[in-house]
Parts: sequence; structure tokens; C-alpha cells
Amino acid sequence: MATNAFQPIQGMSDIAPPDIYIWRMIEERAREVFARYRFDEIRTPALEKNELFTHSLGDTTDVVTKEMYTLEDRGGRKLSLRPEGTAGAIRYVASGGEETAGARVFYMGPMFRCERPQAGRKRQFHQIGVEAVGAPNPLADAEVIALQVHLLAAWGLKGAKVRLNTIGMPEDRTAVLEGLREAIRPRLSELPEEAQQRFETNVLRLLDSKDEAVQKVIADIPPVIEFMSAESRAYLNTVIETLKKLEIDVTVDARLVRGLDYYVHTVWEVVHGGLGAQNALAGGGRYRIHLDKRAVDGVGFAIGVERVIAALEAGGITAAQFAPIPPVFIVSLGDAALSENLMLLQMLRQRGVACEMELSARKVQAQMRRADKTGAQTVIIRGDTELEKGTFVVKNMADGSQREVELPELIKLL
RNA sequence: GUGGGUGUAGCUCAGCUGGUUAGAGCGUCAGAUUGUGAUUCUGAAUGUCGCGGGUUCGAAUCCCGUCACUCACCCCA
Repeated sequence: MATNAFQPIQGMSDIAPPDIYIWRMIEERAREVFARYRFDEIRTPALEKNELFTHSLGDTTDVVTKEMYTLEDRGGRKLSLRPEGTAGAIRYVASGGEETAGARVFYMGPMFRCERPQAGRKRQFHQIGVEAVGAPNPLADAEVIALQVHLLAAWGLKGAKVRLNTIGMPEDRTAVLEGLREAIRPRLSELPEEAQQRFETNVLRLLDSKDEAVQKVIADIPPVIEFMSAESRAYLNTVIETLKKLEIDVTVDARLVRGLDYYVHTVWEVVHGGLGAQNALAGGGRYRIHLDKRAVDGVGFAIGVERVIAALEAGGITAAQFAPIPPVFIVSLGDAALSENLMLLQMLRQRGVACEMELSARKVQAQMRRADKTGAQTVIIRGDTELEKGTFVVKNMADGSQREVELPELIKLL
């Protein structure tokens, strides 16, 4: 058991071998896919002014009101660790004026939310996300969903499902909220107290409630799209049609909503069966974010890396499969050989060979044991006898065979 | 923020209703094998029993508190 004093703080953890190997696979393949879709990487600060998040995510959202790590710096400025990546990315995009007008960016990095940890939820977690800036265009939405599905496939993930919905254009918002309230009002008394409060503060959120009583009522009311303008409906239809042409499977779910205020039009999430209660491994949508006097339109998504890893592991994919190739191991016998082998080690490394050696004159047996543990396929043994002859013993660890070669031959073998 | 479960060796865990010096497997290290690993055999090391307090002649075991892990609610990736 680790001692209390030097443990990471609650909900945050070290990522080390062998786990780190699957993280690197995910990041490497993500960069390859993003390059094909022509998205460029940005790295924004983890710490931002608090207002950036309150303005863009909405100052009544749960994320902002109860989940942010907020602190004051020495000048009394209120700062927050980013709880998500879109706000910072859009701040960057907005700062660039015309230069970044149609920006297509991706980011990957840690996000912070001070919630109670559980399966699939850490206080420091990692997201890979993209933002495609530009006026609402259903083809752009479909393209971003296609990118996301492509990414999941590139990681080898199977069994993920995309659920899609629209929350309508901003102009429809009032009609949607009113329509929903009217539909639910006659049965308000059937709802638990907490849900009745949501009815007032945020009716939309009732739609995806897990409460059975709420679900029973929701099942009988018309889908939100019924309250929207023809334009909003047409927008959703074009997204669906386009995805069909691209042969991307999605399920339209009239009850899907999102928790952040900036969403408009298309919203979606990716769910996976191998995850436990937090079954969404990614979320996305179209948004309009207001910063100072300007509004930035765009569409984007964020993928939870920890959740992707959990889903991959549920499917039998393990981090160890992505471990680096084992080294060539050098075994020395005697002090003279030890010092000569140090030069051999360096020379091989400079030629691009991953290799390792025992830096003390331990018994051969012990050195061989260690070589075996590194997973080395090839072991070079050189003692005083070989030094005199100018040779190297090369041993194949798989079948135990070995032969004695000179330097040019050795280099050719590795 | 609310509720359930769990904290014993590096890891996985045993330790019955409180009773001497706290155990096993795996791993580690060493020897068998003075120039050869993985197999086999033999041996060894390692614990503030999460932390603090209480009850008791006596606590890993019972009680309280606390911290951490874990799962769920809320919400989200």
C-alpha cells in the first residue's frame, strides 16, 4: 500500500508502463487520422480565466457551478483549470481574426473536473477533441462525425454506437422549451420533487433522466423536433442523409440532450456497452459560442481517452500489445569486457539499435536472467576470450542457438 | 455534494465468533549451474495489518473518527 503523504491527489493518477503504451498508440493514430482530414494541432493553456468558461459553457451548467477547480492567483484574478477543451480552442480561434476564420483544429490533453470519481470518471482526465469553425452547415457536421467514427476504427474499437439528435437553432429554443413544458405540465405531479425543479430550471435535461418515473412521462410526449422550425428539421435531415451516403451508422434518439449551453442544431454522443454507468465515451455537437462582442460558430467533438481505453480493454485489447520492441542485451564477463562493451553499447545505439546491458560485472547467470526479463530476442555475450579473438557470441533467445561472429557480421545481424 | 463496498508483504489474497513470535501463492534475491536465460529443486529477505482514538488482561479482528481506493446517484468525456 502506498503511504498517504506521497500519493497523487484524489481522482488523479500516474500513467506509467505498461498502460502508457496504449496511450501512445491512441495519440499516434489520432495524429495520423487528423492529418488526413486536415486538422492541425493546437495546445492551449490548462489554466484560463474563469470567465472564459462561465461565458462559453453557461454559468448555470453543472460543469461550471459545481465541478470546476477555481483559484485566485497572486493578483487576485479568478482562474480555472479547464473542464473541457472547446472554450480554450475557440478563444484561440477568435483571437486570430480572419486568419483563423475557417480553422480546423484538434487538441489532446488533460481536463479537470472536481467530481466524485467512479468508473470512467477521474478528476484529471484526458480528451482528444476537434473544432471545425464555420457557419452552420450540415455537411460540416457530417464530416466531423465521419472523422470521429474513423478515429474509433483506427484505434481498433468495436461495438461503439453513435446516437444523434438536434436541439434546434437558437431561434427555436423558446418554442422548444415552451412546447416541452406544455406537454409535461399535465403530468407534473407524477415527477419526483427534484425533477419538478428541473422542469422550471432546465426542462431539456428531463429528457435523458435515468429516473423511471420521469422516463415514463417522457416516453409519452412528442420528440423535441416537433416543436422546431422547418429549417431545424431540414438541417437534421441533411445530416442524416449525408451520413447515410458516407455509410456511417447512427441512431436518431429524440431524448438525447447535452449539458452545455453553447450547443445548437446537431448533437451526438458515442456510447459503448463495455463501460459501466458512464457509458458515453465521446460527445459532440454544433455550437455558437459568444466571446465579447463576437460569436463563433463551429462543430466539434471530444473523446474521453480513459473511456476509450476501457472500451478497448473490454474488447480484449491490452496495453502490453503496444509495448516497445525488446532490446538487444549485452552480457559482459570480466572488467575488461565490461568497459569494452560499454563502447559497443553506445555504438549500436548510435546506429539505431535499442540495446541495454548490465553495468556491473555480475555472474553470467544473473545477467542472462535479466536479459530474459527484458524480453530480448538477441543477446550478445563478450568476455575476455572473445575480446582476445575480436569476436562476439550472438545468442538467439527463442531457440537457444548461438554463434560466434566478428564485428561486420554482428552489425549485419542487428 | 449523497449513499454502498473495500484497505493485511512489491502484486493477488487468507487470517473462523478478539488469544502467544501475522500467513500463502506469485514476484524479488541467492544457491544448485566457478562462461549461459526461460523449466526444475533448495533457501532467504520484505509488514507502522491505511491512519488516529476508544473498549479490553489482550485488537489485523469489536466501536468511533479520518484518509484513500472502488461502485452508484447527480452530471458528464
